[in-house]
Amino acid sequence: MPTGRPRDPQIDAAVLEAVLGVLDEAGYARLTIEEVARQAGTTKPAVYRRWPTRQHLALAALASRLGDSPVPDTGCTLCDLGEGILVFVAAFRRIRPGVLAALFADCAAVPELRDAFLTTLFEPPRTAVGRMLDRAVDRGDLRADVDRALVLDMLSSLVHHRALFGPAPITDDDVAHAVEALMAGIAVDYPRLLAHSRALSDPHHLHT
Amino acid sequence: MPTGRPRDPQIDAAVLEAVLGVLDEAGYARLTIEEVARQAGTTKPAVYRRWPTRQHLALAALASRLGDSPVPDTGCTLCDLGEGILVFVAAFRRIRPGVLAALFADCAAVPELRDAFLTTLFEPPRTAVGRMLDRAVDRGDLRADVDRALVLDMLSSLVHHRALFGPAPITDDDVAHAVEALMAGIAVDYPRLLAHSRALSDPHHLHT
Amino acid sequence: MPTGRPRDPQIDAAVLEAVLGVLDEAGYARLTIEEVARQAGTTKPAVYRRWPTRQHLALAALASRLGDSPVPDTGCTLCDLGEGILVFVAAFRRIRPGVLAALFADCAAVPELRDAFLTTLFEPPRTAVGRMLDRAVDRGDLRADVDRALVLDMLSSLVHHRALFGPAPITDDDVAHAVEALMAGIAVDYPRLLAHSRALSDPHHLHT
Amino acid sequence: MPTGRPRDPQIDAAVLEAVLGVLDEAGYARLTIEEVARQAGTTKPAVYRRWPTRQHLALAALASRLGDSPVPDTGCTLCDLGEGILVFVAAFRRIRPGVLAALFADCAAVPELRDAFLTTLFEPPRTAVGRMLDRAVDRGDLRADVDRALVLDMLSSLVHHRALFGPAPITDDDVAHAVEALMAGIAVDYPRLLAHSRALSDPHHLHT
DNA sequence: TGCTAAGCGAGACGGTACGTCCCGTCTTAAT
DNA sequence: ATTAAGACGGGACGTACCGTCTCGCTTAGCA
Repeated sequence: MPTGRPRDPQIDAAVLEAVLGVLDEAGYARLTIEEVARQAGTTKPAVYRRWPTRQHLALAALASRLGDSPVPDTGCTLCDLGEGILVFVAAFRRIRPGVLAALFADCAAVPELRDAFLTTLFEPPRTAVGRMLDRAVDRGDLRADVDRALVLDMLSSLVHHRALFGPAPITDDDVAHAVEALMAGIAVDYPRLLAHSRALSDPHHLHT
Repeated sequence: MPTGRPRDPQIDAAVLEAVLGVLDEAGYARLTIEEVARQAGTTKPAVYRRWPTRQHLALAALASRLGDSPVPDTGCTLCDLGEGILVFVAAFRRIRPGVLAALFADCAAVPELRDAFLTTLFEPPRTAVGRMLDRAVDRGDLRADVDRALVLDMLSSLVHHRALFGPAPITDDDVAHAVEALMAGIAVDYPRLLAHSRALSDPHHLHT
Repeated sequence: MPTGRPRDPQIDAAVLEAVLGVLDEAGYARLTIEEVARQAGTTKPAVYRRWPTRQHLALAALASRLGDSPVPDTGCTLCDLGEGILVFVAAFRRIRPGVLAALFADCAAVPELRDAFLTTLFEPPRTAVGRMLDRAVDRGDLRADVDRALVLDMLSSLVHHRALFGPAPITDDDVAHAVEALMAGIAVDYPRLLAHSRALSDPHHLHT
Repeated sequence: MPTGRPRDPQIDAAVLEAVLGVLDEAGYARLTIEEVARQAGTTKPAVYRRWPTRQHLALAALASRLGDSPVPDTGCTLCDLGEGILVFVAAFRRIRPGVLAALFADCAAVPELRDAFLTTLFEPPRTAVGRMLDRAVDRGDLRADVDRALVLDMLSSLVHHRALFGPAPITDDDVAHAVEALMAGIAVDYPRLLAHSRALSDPHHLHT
């Protein structure tokens, strides 16, 4: 049972907010405990008591921003995949370019941090899209022998790659094209899927 | 016409070697000019004369490691793509995980560095694979209306993603699967390509 | 009321010791903050926090070596002068030749440092011998009209000169001879002083 | 027989002049080969070809300034000593305070430089005054058993000490007082000397 | 109510690495 | 062979900021 003076919860919130402010305005390289403490109106030891390193701090702050992604389930495999991917594309767009790469690089060497990074920031949308693929297999839209993990990687890596290294984040059209090209290779009956998608969403933007 | 004492080329080599040593053993975060100079048996000013920042230094060192990739051209589209990608997969495998991400994050904000990074480290294999796609279109293996840039992104991002964030670098089998799934969606006559590939390489490892 | 982490007194001592080590073994020209920090097992900022310049550092270290000189007071003017001078001669002998000259040269241009040098290193023995001269006047051993400051300069400059520029530091005999020659010119009754001195100290070494 | 392009003697002169300029205006600590070369309108290698070190350079420059001191010989021991000392006092007054001390400190560790320093800068006036003392002994003005080297040291050290460490260089009156106090202790018949001196120089300034 | 233990703001600490200055040397092309 | 010119290899500089520690005070829960 903890004795002594309890921690001031306002400091927790103020620090996380300050971290997001620094990351958005200056990037991960400028994320110093000293600056965070200053912007949060507190002191370095108060921060260090809560998060042992800059990495933990950044992870906690970014996790608090990227909330749960709603998973669309309309019955249209192509539509769901496209929309589902765009949901987490939108989430990543809210993080300043370079921040994720720098943070990951800083975490890569420490298994605990590496796992925390992946679990916190990369896993949720990946799981969501994975569930869509499962449903597509169940519906008979997708060949059952496809390596779902690989397909997930191909889709998410495209998003991440363009977010991290591209001249610009991926566009909605690019997502649609990519989904279509990939699905054409692994769907049971791609023309039917496409027709279904068009019937549902025309004159929506999500088609070739 | 350059006058004055010429630069000692041994120092150039020793510094680049020291940089690779530090990157391999300790990662980009531990790459300090002071440590590099110490390991190279020289001093900081000698390093600063050659490369103005840590970023330039790391770029030069990594570029010296990733030599030119030979582009296979056997006439078999599937084989060439698979082998060509594996060539630069192998190159990236020689770089400690996290190093590229950290370096890119450090370069992202400065256009000159960002361009240097992409040109030096990402462009060459991308160009090589792009040429393969062009040849495939010329041969009539690939539909002419595909967005080659997007296909390139899908392939290279998969490699990079697994190199950067994956629990392990991508395997040869995964590359083969990915190429096949993707080509199935965008080839003019995929079964013919597959048959050709098998005829050539059976009992090679590069097939489903 | 001082707040913050208190300074580690062991570092103070280690640094001063390291300074004396460098001065003794290599001289003032080799006294660099970096080397001192290295030998003291600490770092440059820790040194700079304590002493702002190399000059302050050297002054502090030398002052810590030259402790207070006890002032003899036996009633014998000749003996006291001779012994009193030898006390600080001995002190200067503990400093490597050239160190004082170089340090002073470095301090000469800055009044604060110049005063600190003189006050710390030259003043104490000078004051002590000055008190002896006062007592000698009080006792009627010395003519009251002599310029005490000039006499002090003649004695101390002899010591310093030989310490700084001589082929060897001044000897005890030289001190005795110099005191006798000078006192012969300014004493009220020199033969009496000499007789008194011999009566006291025979067969001591302090006589012609 | 020297072949090749002959050395430009104007560079020798320009360099020495530049050295004196730097020493007078900035002191020994600021005497760098680079600055000397710049002020002399030449380059560093041209300086290094002529004088191997900064010490040699400073010695040569100062020696070129301190010309031969004329030795007065009027027959009046007190007058000659006083005037003779003032001659080299005047010479030292032309050198910025601290320069000699710093230079000596820099030379002290190398026997060759140390000897060059003493021979070039300190010996000439000392020899001159030494000759005066010899004449005084010959004339019967001075006791033959005095240690001439010690007397020389007492006089010259007084001058040097005040030049180096005093709040002001020694005054003419101080020199007179010091000579008189010292001679009173070692002359054969001091009152006679004093009378002779006054007879010659009254109402000159050189007496008590 | 008084004691104890932990959190708090404040700020100096020990230390790493920085980027720069200027040293004395070396190389080149021309004289 | 010496010259002017200028870049080189290198030692040391003084600084910025890191993450840690110590302080004196404040704030609860336990006795």
